[in-house]
Amino acid sequence: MSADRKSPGYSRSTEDYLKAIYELESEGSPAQTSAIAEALNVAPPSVSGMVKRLSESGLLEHAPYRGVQLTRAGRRTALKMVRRHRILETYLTTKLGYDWDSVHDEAERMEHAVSDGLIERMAMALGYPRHDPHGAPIPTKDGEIDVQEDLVPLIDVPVGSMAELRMVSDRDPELLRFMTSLGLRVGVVFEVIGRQPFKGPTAIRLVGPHAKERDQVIGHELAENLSCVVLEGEVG
Amino acid sequence: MSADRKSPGYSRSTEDYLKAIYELESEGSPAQTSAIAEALNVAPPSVSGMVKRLSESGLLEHAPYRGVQLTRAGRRTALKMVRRHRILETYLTTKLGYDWDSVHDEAERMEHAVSDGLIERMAMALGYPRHDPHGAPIPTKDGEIDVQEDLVPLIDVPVGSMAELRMVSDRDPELLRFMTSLGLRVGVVFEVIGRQPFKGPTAIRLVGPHAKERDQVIGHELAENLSCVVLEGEVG
DNA sequence: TACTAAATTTAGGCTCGCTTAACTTTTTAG
DNA sequence: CTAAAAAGTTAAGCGAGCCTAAATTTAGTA
Repeated sequence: MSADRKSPGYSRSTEDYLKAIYELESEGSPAQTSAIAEALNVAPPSVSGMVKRLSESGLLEHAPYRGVQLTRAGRRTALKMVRRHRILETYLTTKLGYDWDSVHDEAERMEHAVSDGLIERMAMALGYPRHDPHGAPIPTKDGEIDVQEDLVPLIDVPVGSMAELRMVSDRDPELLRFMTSLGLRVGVVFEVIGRQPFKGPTAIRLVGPHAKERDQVIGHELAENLSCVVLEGEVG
Repeated sequence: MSADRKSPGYSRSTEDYLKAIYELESEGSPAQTSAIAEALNVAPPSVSGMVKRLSESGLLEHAPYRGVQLTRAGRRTALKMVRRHRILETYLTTKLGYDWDSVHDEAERMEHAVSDGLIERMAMALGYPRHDPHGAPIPTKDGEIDVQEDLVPLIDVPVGSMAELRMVSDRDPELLRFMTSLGLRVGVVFEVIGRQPFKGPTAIRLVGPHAKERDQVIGHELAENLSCVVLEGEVG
């Protein structure tokens, strides 16, 4: 039955590099050495070395001094890691009572250890979810992922618009806890009622019986991190 | 809350060595280099090298040419790994539909990746089980483990006795699948109705509506691996 | 266009954990 | 009791992945 050899068997580091490069690429532009180094918390020369090995393995293309791009094979593995990460996060919150601010680190370690079969069993137990607890889309088993069109950061949602919070990075637990304390979670609908210039705060009014406070003031940095869809009102 | 740094942070190899040494020690006698090497599938000199590092870290005592013994600290970590392994196996079978023959490898990889907190959540979700799916006792969080007194291999259960199957190693999936096909699982009660000499088979009669066949013939090697309690009859 | 600052790569070196080959100690058999 | 076999250790070395320091390329600006 489950001939489930953890497949090609890339190293933990390889998997981390591919996932990080994928995530940098999806923010547009080829991934730069320094950006990869920062994402993985290693020194830039470590990246140069690893990039050489990865491109020799056919997982990415390296234009020296110019950055790297995943090959088809590299992207496939990267998306597998993204799928694992997001399924794991969803499983931990849904089935084991984790809060959304504490799943990232756990998933980050587990994603390298579990088999494809376990991920599929978890996905099945969850009813094949499309999004993780932070609203990020979960790639399918064959590496297809929803492109999240028309998602804009809250800082770019025009004053006067209605919007829905759709996604937030899973990387900063403090930010996520703070969001919880404001009653901000994925799916929340609100109106943008004001914004101060010079990186000032955005004021929003939550719709429905969501939080203790219907009106909230969102600082610039937080607002940058909240991906929303504009529901109505003049779109910026 | 969960200040859950995966604690002292030993390497995957260190954890494997400690667990393997613990398991060898619990079969009596100090663990020998060659036995460790075989358990971990490495060459003997690799063990000598690692043993030096581990004893320098205070995790074990090394009497050169004589074998090693875990220190208190080494045993604590080993028992933590055993707990992780067995909780994971129990979780995978109980909550995710794994068969008892396919959990070992998965748990073997995951035990190095999960946090203490996740293990405790799983244990809680399972109602703090005392035994894993193969009947092996699960150490508590503080490293206490039931000593399984009066467990004898089926080969030593006298003909004419009633006995209960209590434990089987999780290491051989084929053996476990074969047991399933015979209707043999932990908790099954049977009478030993015959045994041939010269490593011949043991015949047993299952009690209750357990298997298709009430009478089974168990080969020598399988019978060596089945740990039982004798319920009545002359004890060997 | 030339020069400096920033980004990147190369050079050299480290640790961990593994290997094989050679040597030493212990055990066992005659 | 000794010699051969078995078990264990030491020696030498490899690859992965990391580091710092030095050299190189690119980019930006005077």
